[in-house]
Amino acid sequence: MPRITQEQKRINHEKIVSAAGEGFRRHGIDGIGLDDLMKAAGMTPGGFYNHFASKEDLAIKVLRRGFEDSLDALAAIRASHPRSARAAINDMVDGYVAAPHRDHPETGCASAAFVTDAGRRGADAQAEYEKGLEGFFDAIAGMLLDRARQTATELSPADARERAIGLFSQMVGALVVARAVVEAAPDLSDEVLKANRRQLKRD
Amino acid sequence: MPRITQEQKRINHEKIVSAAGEGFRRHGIDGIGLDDLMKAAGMTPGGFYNHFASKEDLAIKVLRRGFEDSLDALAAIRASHPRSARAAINDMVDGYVAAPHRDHPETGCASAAFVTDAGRRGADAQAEYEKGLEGFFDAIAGMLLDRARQTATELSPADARERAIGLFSQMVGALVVARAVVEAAPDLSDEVLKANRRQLKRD
DNA sequence: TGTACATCAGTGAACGCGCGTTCACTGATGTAC
DNA sequence: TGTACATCAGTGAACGCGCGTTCACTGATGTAC
Repeated sequence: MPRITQEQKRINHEKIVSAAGEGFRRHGIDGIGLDDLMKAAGMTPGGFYNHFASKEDLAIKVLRRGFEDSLDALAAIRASHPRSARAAINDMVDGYVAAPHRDHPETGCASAAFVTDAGRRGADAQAEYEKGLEGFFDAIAGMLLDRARQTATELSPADARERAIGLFSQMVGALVVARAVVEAAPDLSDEVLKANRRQLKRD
Repeated sequence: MPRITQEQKRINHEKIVSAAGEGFRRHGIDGIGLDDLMKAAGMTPGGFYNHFASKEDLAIKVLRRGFEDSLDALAAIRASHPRSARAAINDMVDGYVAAPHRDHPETGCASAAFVTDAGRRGADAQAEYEKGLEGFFDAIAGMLLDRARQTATELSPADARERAIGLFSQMVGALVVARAVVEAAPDLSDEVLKANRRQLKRD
């Protein structure tokens, strides 16, 4: 059967990144093996090293891809409310701090899924996480500045950034805490989401 | 050398729980093996099963112990400010959302250290996490109610609980996000802590 | 209080297993002429 | 355009390793008398 078209190789590469994106998010980077990942990508384990130098290399690429996707999604939310940054922010919060997002980590925010992994995983992974985090902070601060402008409220860029950091931290915290108890205590998990949504939209 | 005193067995049991508390927090439950844990506790691996039915059993006991310790610490903070719940809350935030806590996960909050592990680990671990979480929510809601009373502010128990949930979620989020980048971007990590501290004490 | 013996906590080697990684092999692709 | 061959992506078995767990063994403890 081999060898394969260059185009097919690119597609296979994507399949691995995609399967790893889901597997890593759901089970943790150490929680799923390359055999299972390659099987999910429709291939046998041996081919892995034609695409990546190591599992760690793949993990970092998954992190990068995850943040890119999230920032694209955030830009789309912003673009869908060109006149009202307030509506965009509310959409973001309602989509992020929500049961469907909680229940589908495999397609959800990389920042939340890998927040503990990144801390334990050393400087390369953290550097990738940092880039993504700065992207989030910039995008959210931009939305807060837009909202202030649209509502004729005073807000310095420094204050907007500080608020963006707090807002994003709370969104991540709400999501991961809700996930931590969802199987054993779904009602409490829902309550965590609801309480945080209300507070996040109040400010 | 064996056999050992009953008292010595109790002490050894404590040593394992304690070593696992640190090891699991630092490396994740799947990130450190029983051999290393038993070595850290000053014993050889074989003795482990005289104390625990499995690694999972130990993990759940570590979770329970961790939450007990945290709630004791919280009670101590409360008790140290008998006249001012505001001061107690500020102490809590300043101690939790802080560089020393960020830099020493091995002795820090179980809720933050295990938040992602619990979500991936099934109902038993989540049930233990839930109990601890309710303890936090109750304690913090109590502090908010005390503060409201002391400052003659209206606050219903339901609103206090909602605020407690949001406050705790943000504290956890701030800490885990700060940890996620501390090696690669210590300045950004500090900024995350500071921004969240300020917002948490504003409300 | 003293003796005889059953108990059982800790030892350290061994078990099977799944992991990340390597490798000889295959055969269609891509290229040189 | 057609032919000859080097390339290399995927296969699947194998590697060494560390994991969670088991077990025969040891010998001091705890107990029965």
